[in-house]
Amino acid sequence: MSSESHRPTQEDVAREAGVSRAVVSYVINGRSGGNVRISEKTRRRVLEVVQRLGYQPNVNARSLRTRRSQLIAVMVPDLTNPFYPLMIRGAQAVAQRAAYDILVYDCDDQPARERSFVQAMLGRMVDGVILVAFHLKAEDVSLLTRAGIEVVGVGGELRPLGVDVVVPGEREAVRELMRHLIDRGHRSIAHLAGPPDTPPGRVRLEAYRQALAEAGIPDDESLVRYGTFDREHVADLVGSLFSSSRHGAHPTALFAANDVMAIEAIRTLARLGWQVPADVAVCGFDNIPEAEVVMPPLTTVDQDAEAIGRRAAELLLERLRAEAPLPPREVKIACRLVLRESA
Amino acid sequence: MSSESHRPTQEDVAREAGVSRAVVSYVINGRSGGNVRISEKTRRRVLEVVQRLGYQPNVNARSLRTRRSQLIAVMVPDLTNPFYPLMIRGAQAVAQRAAYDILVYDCDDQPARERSFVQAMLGRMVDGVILVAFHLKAEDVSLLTRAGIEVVGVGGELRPLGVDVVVPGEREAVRELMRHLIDRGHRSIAHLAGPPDTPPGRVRLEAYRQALAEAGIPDDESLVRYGTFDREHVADLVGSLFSSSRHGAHPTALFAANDVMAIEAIRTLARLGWQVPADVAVCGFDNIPEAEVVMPPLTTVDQDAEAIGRRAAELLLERLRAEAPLPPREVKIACRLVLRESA
DNA sequence: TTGTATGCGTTATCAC
DNA sequence: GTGATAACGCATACAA
Repeated sequence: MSSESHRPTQEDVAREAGVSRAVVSYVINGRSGGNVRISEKTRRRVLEVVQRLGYQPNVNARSLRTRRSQLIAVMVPDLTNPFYPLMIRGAQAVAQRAAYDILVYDCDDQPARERSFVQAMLGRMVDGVILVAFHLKAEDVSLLTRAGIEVVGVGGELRPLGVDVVVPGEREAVRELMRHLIDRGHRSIAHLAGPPDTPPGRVRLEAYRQALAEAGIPDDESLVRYGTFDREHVADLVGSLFSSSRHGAHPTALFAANDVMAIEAIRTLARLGWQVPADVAVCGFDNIPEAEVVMPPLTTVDQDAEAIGRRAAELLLERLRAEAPLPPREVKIACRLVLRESA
Repeated sequence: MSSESHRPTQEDVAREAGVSRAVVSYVINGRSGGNVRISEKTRRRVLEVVQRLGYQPNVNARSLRTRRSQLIAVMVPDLTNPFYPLMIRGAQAVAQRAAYDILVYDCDDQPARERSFVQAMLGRMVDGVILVAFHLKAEDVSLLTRAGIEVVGVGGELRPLGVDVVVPGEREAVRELMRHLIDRGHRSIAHLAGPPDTPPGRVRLEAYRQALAEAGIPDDESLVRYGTFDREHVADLVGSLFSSSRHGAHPTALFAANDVMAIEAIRTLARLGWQVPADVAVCGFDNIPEAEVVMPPLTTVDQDAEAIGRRAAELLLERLRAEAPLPPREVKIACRLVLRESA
């Protein structure tokens, strides 16, 4: 029992084992290569002392020396969005195996934080970063890459910046969803779109239009309403699509750009006296927990956040292990259609 | 523009400013105390060079020297439980202001991970830890404290271990909830309990009993059913309480130990032909997102996870700043009754 | 008021 | 094979 909280160092181990500090370092790091060979007997003795003393390397000293912090930062727009905890879990599962710890930066939907967190990452000297950022400029990201920090982006926004990206197959998923509706006979399908100045809003709208075109259904701009990804305005928008005066010719299906809007739409429709899915089929996007509980349960799309996190971490680790610089890569993670009762 | 990614050091700043390295260090750290005073003129010049060169301290070197990593670890049982992201957000808000970064460890409900993460924290030499752990033994925690790592626990489990704890006012909240039911005339209130070997399960059951006693309602053990905090068995348990054969004298209210069980109970009751809240009032605990969406919306209890995270981080920072050891403290965070339509 | 010197614990380069 | 020894970048007691 050592006096005080004196954590044993390589020095202590070396003394106890009767070898030099360098030998301990070699044994610890399994430095079998090079012109240095440690005898099996010595190796064992050192390891035994390491055990006995409970020696643990000092990460700070190691980092100072190797310029590797064994730290990965994950920056997300909104930690309370259930997508991100899952993504983080996926990333952590991969990182943990390679002895990396995960630093979480939650922007809480405040754009200014993205930049200030970039500064924090720089200061913390993380080895790599998984970024989900909507407001970062190319120069912010290049701050990271120039500092030798590897960057992987999640979502298409960062693609133009020349970093690895992991993107969910949103287009394909919307296509599949629309096909499902069309197969069930729907021809008049409305869309509750997200803000067209956000990438997801734009992508989902485009994919919606494309799916209609593929099915030979003429584009009808009057079936599209623009919302804000939250509950606000949904009641009005749905009202304008399904006002009772239009009971004659109304859309028979509604595709909302996310589940929050879809759920609010279902409630609004119920208030207006429409049956879902009998009168109107409704589907969303994201597969949030509420989607399973709403009545009727919501047909939607699951992005497999965990897989996205895993792949992002894998790309990052590959880069961290790579000798030479790698070209920017793009990985697409397929979404999964979740068929429930609402459509 | 420096060649390569050579990050400027204090040495560079000193050379550029025509002073010694020590002066730079003093200026950076605002060492106004002690017997060292830096002239305002020098100070300004150094700061100017710092700006110009974009100097940022090397955290690893600093940590090696100061034995402070400026890192706080947060360990949670299950990151996909919406309670924890909120708690982390609260902790981060506080930590960020004091220049601490947050390391997240998600146990994914695997008890074994708790101990392995303790090892990770030890190795990472974090300054402090916020623990939400159900399976940690006293010796695991003392591993941390003996290493000089400050520990704050969330939930009552860690109280016996002599560390600071932040606990939600569950008892008071259950009492309030029960009072609400009793005030509305309910006398036969059933309880869907959690596993009695878990602290929350036990606490909520005890508080339920106590509330009945306070109201002078005789204890009726036949009104209590033990579940598992998830959907499993809920249908059977509710069935046994509200089988149609008992339509005569049935409980008029049901308090479930958490929202997941409460929501499943509502659905089961609907299937059995009971109206909520007309025939049976139902309430839960936790205020998960689904609680707002289920029909009827669920009356429940919100634990204010963000406040819990904030307070935990505050306690931690106080300890980290303290000169002398502090006695173990306990902070209770009041829960908030969320009255909706189900009760 | 400023500069010098030392050590924090590792890794890695050399001679031996 | 092994053992000194020099960085890594910073903070600080102490000398000037």
